[in-house]
Amino acid sequence: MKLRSAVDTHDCSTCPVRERAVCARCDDVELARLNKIKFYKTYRAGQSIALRGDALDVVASVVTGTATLERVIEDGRTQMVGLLLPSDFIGRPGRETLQYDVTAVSDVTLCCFMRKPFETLLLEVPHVQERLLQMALDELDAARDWMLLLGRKTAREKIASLLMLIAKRTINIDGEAMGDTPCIELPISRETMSNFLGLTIETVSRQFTGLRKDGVIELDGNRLVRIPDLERLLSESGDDTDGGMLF
Amino acid sequence: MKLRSAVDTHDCSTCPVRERAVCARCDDVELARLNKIKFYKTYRAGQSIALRGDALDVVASVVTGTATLERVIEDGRTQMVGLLLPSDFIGRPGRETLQYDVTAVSDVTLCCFMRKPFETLLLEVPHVQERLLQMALDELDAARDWMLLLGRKTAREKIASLLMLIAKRTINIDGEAMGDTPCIELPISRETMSNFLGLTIETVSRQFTGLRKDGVIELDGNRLVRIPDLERLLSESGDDTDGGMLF
DNA sequence: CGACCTATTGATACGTATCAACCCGAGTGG
DNA sequence: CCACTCGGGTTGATACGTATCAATAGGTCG
Repeated sequence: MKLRSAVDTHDCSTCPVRERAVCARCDDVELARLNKIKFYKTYRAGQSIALRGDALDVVASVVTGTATLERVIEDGRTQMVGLLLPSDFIGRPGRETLQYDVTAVSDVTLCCFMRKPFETLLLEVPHVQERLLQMALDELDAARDWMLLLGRKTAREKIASLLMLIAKRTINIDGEAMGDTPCIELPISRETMSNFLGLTIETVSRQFTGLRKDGVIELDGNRLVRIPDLERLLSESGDDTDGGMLF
Repeated sequence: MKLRSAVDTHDCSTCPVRERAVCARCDDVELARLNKIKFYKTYRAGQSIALRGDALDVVASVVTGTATLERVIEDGRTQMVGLLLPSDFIGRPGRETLQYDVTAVSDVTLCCFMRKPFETLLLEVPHVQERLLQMALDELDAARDWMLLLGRKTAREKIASLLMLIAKRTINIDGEAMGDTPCIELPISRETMSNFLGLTIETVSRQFTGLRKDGVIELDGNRLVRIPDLERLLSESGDDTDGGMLF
């Protein structure tokens, strides 16, 4: 696997998340300051990026790939508390140790900043702080929506919600790909899903077959899902049909 | 009931949350700017402060009292997604409508700011933005810890976790009240607890009796709980015995 | 080919929800 | 003063949903 081809120039002008990461609103001068304290780092799929309790020496933006944030109890119970996609931020200024386990689920490239200099920079470059605040508030909304899912939704609704979540992003990316039946590729395994949704892997599997038998979705292998009727799926998700996006 | 006695002077120097709210790091000049766009508002226990979908014309700090943030599905299922205590912030800059229902559970006093001027001020007064970022990140951590509780903990662990959460705050406030058995007063009803924990009111009740029969807690009326052995309660909560505070 | 990993399916156990009855203290009004 | 109601809380019987344990299927890789 070639990991570095996309981003190994370390050049912000070709960065795929330039418009959405913490640096989104920076001008050239501010970018230059960030450049002085940054470096890239890559991780293989499945590799641990950091563990709960680790010293938080760096903070980082996800440039490519997908990572997860999870809490684990001693007896093995695991709850995913965040899904980190390109442009998402890892770590928090003002904290010494990490609160969660961070794991790469696909190959991941991070744009890392030394924490201490980054904190100083935050105070002097308001554009970064401004963006970080927006991102934190967005994540807070997402976390709260997820609390509703975890606390009050049935297994079937949870699966439908997850599919809608992925569908919204994927289909938006495809732009005007309407007309043909929307098809999404699941970026995560059944086990990851179960940890995300607060279910067991068996229940996830059963709900997939249930939705398939009821004609809500069509399965093509383990990772490809076709959705003949998005409205139908939405109504299965238990969410209000109006606003209320999940992420 | 007298609502206004504590804070009706509108004077920041006597404000009970001056040290912890969004204005915590402001100097006198910055405070004066905030003062121009602020006003107080009070709500009665049980009263709705705002509903999901309402236009977000103001943002606010809780000065006194307790409020809840919750999401409700059409069929009535309710999940509390935040508990708002004095100094906590309501609303978010950059968003037009409210995402959650906000309800006063006790009498509540808010220090309100017009949203638009507040957003402008945010860009020009970095101390406010800095503080708001810290608060948002703290709430994000709290929300994520709560996700673990909702997704993976048993009913008994949920109740124990909630009691520990309240105990940590109350007992800290009492300072060095060690020696006598710690006693906490529940600020919320069984129903509110059930919405907080993703349970039904009956299950909450049963777990209370279960913990009582096992000697983990002692009940004195509906709201007073004595905790003879904090370590014991902690071990029932399913949390790591080390760091990992819930709020 | 066998080894292994992920996913599916089945049988059963267990925990929590649901529905219903009852309790209790606080108001309220006769 | 007592009867009544009302809201919050507890307790009980039962239903239902998801977890658990176990077996099987399909794919990939050595």
